Amino acid sequence: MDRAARKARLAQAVWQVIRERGIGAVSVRSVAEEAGVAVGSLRHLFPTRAELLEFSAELMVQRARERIRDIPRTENVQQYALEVVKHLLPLEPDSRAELEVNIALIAETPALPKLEAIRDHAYHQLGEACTQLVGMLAGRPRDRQIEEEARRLHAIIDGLAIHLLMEPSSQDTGWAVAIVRGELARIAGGAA
Amino acid sequence: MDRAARKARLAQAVWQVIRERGIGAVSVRSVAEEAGVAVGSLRHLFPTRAELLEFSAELMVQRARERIRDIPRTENVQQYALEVVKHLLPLEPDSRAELEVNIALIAETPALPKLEAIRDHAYHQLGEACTQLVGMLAGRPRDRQIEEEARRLHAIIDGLAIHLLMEPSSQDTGWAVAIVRGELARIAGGAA
DNA sequence: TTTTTGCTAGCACAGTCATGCTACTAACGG
DNA sequence: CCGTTAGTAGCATGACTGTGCTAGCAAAAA
Repeated sequence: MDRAARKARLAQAVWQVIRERGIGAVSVRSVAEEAGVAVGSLRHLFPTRAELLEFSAELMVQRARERIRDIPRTENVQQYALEVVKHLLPLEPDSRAELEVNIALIAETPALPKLEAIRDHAYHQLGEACTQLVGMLAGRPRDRQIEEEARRLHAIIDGLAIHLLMEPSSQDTGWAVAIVRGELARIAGGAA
Repeated sequence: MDRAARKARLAQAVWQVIRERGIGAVSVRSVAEEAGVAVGSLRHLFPTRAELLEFSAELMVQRARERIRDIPRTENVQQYALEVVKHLLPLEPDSRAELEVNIALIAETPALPKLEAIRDHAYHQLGEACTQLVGMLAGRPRDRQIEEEARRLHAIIDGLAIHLLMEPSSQDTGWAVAIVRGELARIAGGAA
């Protein structure tokens, strides 16, 4: 049963519409057309518009989570951490699109309360990941200072992500990576 | 002529609708009702929906700019800088609403291209403000390192802003201010 | 074979949308 | 006094919306 695949295909059509015409243009009709199916077919998988958007949001989070999880661990902790953070920033067209969609969905939260839970979950997972990263870098178990450093790293990541999104995608992105690299080095050696 | 005041009143109705029901619920009808005027009256001030949203966005940016500009300069540079940053974070209901509206407007950019210019302008102004702040803190003219520090500060501010928005507004916000304070102190004394 | 099931397709309805348009009121300049 | 102007109000139109509903179609199950 490739039901899941068909649902994923429709979710991708949702993302496409959001990126091209904004969240306001997402309707069962526009998404069905983008995916090349009839409205009836779409509504067989997603009876309501809300379910369509919720699934799309969840799938996006899941994809990102898997992408991060599949990064191979290298012996050099700093390099591994840098690789993880690079996958959290919108450096590639894919991850860029992901963030655009993410922001659009956050903006629609007042109209779709279930999105709030999805976003909160993703947010806390990312926070947890930052804490573990900082713990690995500092080479000691979690304590109060590590948690503050993690919050700070988390903020830098999200801030840089937004700034990268503002710049045209063609622009140089080295400055952002440089900041991250410096931050990671500071965390790794900074406690001393 | 209180034409400007009436336009501002309508812009506030736009923000209200965005916060309560999401950007998707913003229509000439919903805004007019929220403001307690007839659709025809609204359309006398703003002939099209796009003009209404563009004005609302610009007014919001302008309000924020004025709020920052009116912060009194204290002799202690670090304290002044902290005060500025605190006004850039969604710590009060007003600034919180501002950020919510901001995100919603960014999300609608694909549908309203003019919003992109407004947002870019605000973004660069904030970047410039960060550079000046860092320059003041470091006590030396602008150079490459100062610009990198400024970018980092800018990222931390925007990242923290988002994180504060995620937490319920009632939550403790001291941790965010603590991070900012540490960052400012590091910049001021850190070059050594 | 007949029946059930998963899916596709689309019609119909009631509602909302932006916007063009006219009509009405009131203030102000001549 | 009249004409002009700004503002208020609302009607009409054509398009788009989500969703309930029926109907067809093909494969699997009975």
